[in-house]
Amino acid sequence: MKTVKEGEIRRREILDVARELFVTKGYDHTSVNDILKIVDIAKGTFYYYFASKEEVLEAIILDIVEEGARRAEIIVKDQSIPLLNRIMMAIMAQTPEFEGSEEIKEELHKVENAKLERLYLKAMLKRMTPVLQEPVLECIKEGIAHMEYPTECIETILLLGHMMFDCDTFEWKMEEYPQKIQAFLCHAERMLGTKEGELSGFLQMFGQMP
Amino acid sequence: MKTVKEGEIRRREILDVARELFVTKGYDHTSVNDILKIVDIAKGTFYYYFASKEEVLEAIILDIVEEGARRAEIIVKDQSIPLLNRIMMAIMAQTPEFEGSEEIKEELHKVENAKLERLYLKAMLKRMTPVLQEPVLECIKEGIAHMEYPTECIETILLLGHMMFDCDTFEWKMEEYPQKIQAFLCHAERMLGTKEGELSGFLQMFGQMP
DNA sequence: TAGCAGTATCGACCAACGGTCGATAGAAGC
DNA sequence: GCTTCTATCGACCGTTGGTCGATACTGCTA
Repeated sequence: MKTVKEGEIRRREILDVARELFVTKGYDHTSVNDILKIVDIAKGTFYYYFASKEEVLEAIILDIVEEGARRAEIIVKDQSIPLLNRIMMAIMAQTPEFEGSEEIKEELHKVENAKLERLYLKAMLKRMTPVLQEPVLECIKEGIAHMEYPTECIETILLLGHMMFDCDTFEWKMEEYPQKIQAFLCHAERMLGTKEGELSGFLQMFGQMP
Repeated sequence: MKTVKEGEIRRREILDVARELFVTKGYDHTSVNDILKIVDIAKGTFYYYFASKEEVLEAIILDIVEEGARRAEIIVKDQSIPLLNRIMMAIMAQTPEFEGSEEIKEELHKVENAKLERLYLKAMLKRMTPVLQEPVLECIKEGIAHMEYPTECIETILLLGHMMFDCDTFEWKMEEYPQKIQAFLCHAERMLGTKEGELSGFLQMFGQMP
């Protein structure tokens, strides 16, 4: 039997199902057939919309990055929040965990997903660095922060935030997190060249961690 | 025809060939058959020594990490080098590029190798953090460095060094490198809490970069 | 030297995978 | 009712990672 749908809708269906599967089972361990079964289409249909399994992965990553960047852009524009806070909040808003289910949170960063991770990180850094450029420069102008390499500082803090809290790089235990977060904030302060302790209030923002 | 070799020798043969292939072609794009052809053994032999292709990958990563750690341990013990320099040299000695052919250097960090990368990073951090613990604590005692979170500082600088210079995370152009290295050194100084410019002499150590 | 035991080797075989392609059903326009 | 175009189908393909029973080689014992 054949059910016909408008192109963009089918595409989204495939993307949504694939995203769920890639994230929960891992990219490698999700077969095209797995996706096919759930979306309930034939192989030909899948390859009518995407040239390869990898192309689907790339499209999904662009989606995720774009969602994060949009959250960040809203935060950065919000004049009601102190400037430095906006920057840190925008960085933290990248953590895809902030929305979405708890299972995703747990499964997202296994070794199986290394490829997804890697592509995500590259795309996120590219997209986000310009977003944070302006507020950081303003921080410097206002004397809240002092640094010689603003672009690199943003890149570094974004990278650190991701590696430390999104990907379980260090395999920390639950009880180590408070200390690790404080260390992260301390390092961020030093790199940004803010007053000492300026960022310490962000500790609570992390809430309960993975 | 059947050529019999002692177990450990066969194992090493497989490991060496696999390492070369994984690094140049990528883990995903290297088939077990590729390895078989070069080592000139049958499939059964391969699976006699390793339970899976992935187990080979893990063994290779342990090798690479161990090599780096040994280089670091030698450097750290070398009293003829100033303390702070030893620390930075040990970190830089992790870059597998420092030895091995140029082709490897170019191919090592493509997206295809995300899995290798990811496993490497985790293992390297675990192995290297204790190695640097002692000299960093000594730095603090001697007043060369000032920090509240020495362990986390080591972890962070190791991570940054790897992500920035080993994996092409940011996709920098050739001409951007000097600036990026200076920024890295500046951030390391600030995190370690050394005198400003203390590490700037390391710029030249990076030599020509990928 | 004959026999034996243990180990290293072999390659045919398997299910599952990502991907291809020609056939065709359904909707839209004339 | 005919044509056109697009979305859909599923049989098929080569390759992959992995299994397994058969067997050749080695070193030991009698």
